[in-house]
Amino acid sequence: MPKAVDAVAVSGLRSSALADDLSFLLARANAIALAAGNAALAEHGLKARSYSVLVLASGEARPSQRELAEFLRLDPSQVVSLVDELQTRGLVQRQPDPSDRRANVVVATEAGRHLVSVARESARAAEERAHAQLSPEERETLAALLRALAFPED
Amino acid sequence: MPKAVDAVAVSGLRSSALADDLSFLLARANAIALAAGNAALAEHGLKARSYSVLVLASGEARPSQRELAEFLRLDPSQVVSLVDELQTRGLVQRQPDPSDRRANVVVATEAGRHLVSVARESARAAEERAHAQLSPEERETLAALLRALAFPED
DNA sequence: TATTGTTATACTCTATAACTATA
DNA sequence: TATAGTTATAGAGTATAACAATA
Repeated sequence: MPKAVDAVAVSGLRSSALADDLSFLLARANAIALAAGNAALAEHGLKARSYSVLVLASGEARPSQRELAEFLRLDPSQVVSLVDELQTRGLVQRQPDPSDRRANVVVATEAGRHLVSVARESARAAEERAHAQLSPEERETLAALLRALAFPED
Repeated sequence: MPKAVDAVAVSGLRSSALADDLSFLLARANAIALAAGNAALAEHGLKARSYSVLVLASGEARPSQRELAEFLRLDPSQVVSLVDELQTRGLVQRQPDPSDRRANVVVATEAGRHLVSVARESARAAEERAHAQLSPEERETLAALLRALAFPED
C-alpha cells in the first residue's frame, strides 16, 4: 500500500473532476483498506496477499496454484513465491493432484489453519474500523455492487 | 495492475470465505478497473497516475505537490517523478506559490488541457465498458458508498 | 522547529519470457 | 500443441531517510 502522508483534510481537490470518478474512488478506498489490512496482519507475519492464499488453502476448495492465480489476479509466478514462503513456514503444503500430475493443490496445514483463524480476527477488526462509516446494510449493498464488478462473468 | 491469467470461470473459490470479504472485493474490482483504465490511457502515453495528476492540474484548484500527494495517496517523492515526466512532455508547469515560496503549484499547460480532454473520453469509454454490469443508479449508489470509505474524515 | 520539495537508495511488486513435465 | 508450475530478469511501484530552502 502507498504512503501515509498525513491526515490533514485535503484542499479544494475534493470538488475536482476526479472526485466523482468511480475508478478513482475505488483506487483510494482500496488503498486505505489495504493499508489497514496489512497493518493488522503484520503482527501475524502476513500481508493481504499471503493471508488470502492461506484463507483459500484453509477452505474445502483445494485450489491449484493456477486457480489461486486467477482468483487473486496474480501472475502464476507470484503465486509460486507466496506458496514457497508459506510452505517454508509450515503453513501450507503442496499436494500432487491425482487427476493432473502437472498440478499442485495447495492445502493449509494444521498450523496454517490455526494461524488463519487468529489472523482472521485481526482482519475482521481492522475492517470493522475501516468501514465504520457504513452501516451493516450499506456494507451489504456495497459488497453486492463490488461483486458485480469483481466477477463480471456472472 | 496485476496480470491477466485468462478468463476461465474460476473454480469453487467463489464460495470461499474470501469471496464475501469487502476488502478482497475492493481489491479485485480495483485491479480490474485499473487494468482497463491503464489500457485505455496507454494510447495517450498516460497511466492512471499521470492521468490523475494531469486532471487535477487542469482544474481550478491549483494544487501544490503536497496536496497532490495527499489526495492521490502517493509519497511526495513519487509526485516529483510524475510531475517531472509531465513537465518534460510540456503538459504541466511548476509555478511558484506566491504565498509560500517553498511550494510549487502544478498547473496544466494548454497542451496538457487538450490532452486531458481527449484522454478523458478514452477513460470514460473504458469505465463505461468496465462498469456495464451496473445501472446508472447502481453506479451512483456505489460512488456514494465508496466516497464514505475513500474520505472517512467527512 | 516544522514543512515543501528534492534526491538517493533499498525493497517490493509486476510483467515477460523461457524452460520442464505433463496433458 | 497446450497447460501447470517454475525460474530468471527487468521494470514499475513503494518506503525511508536525508538535505536545502523557507516558514
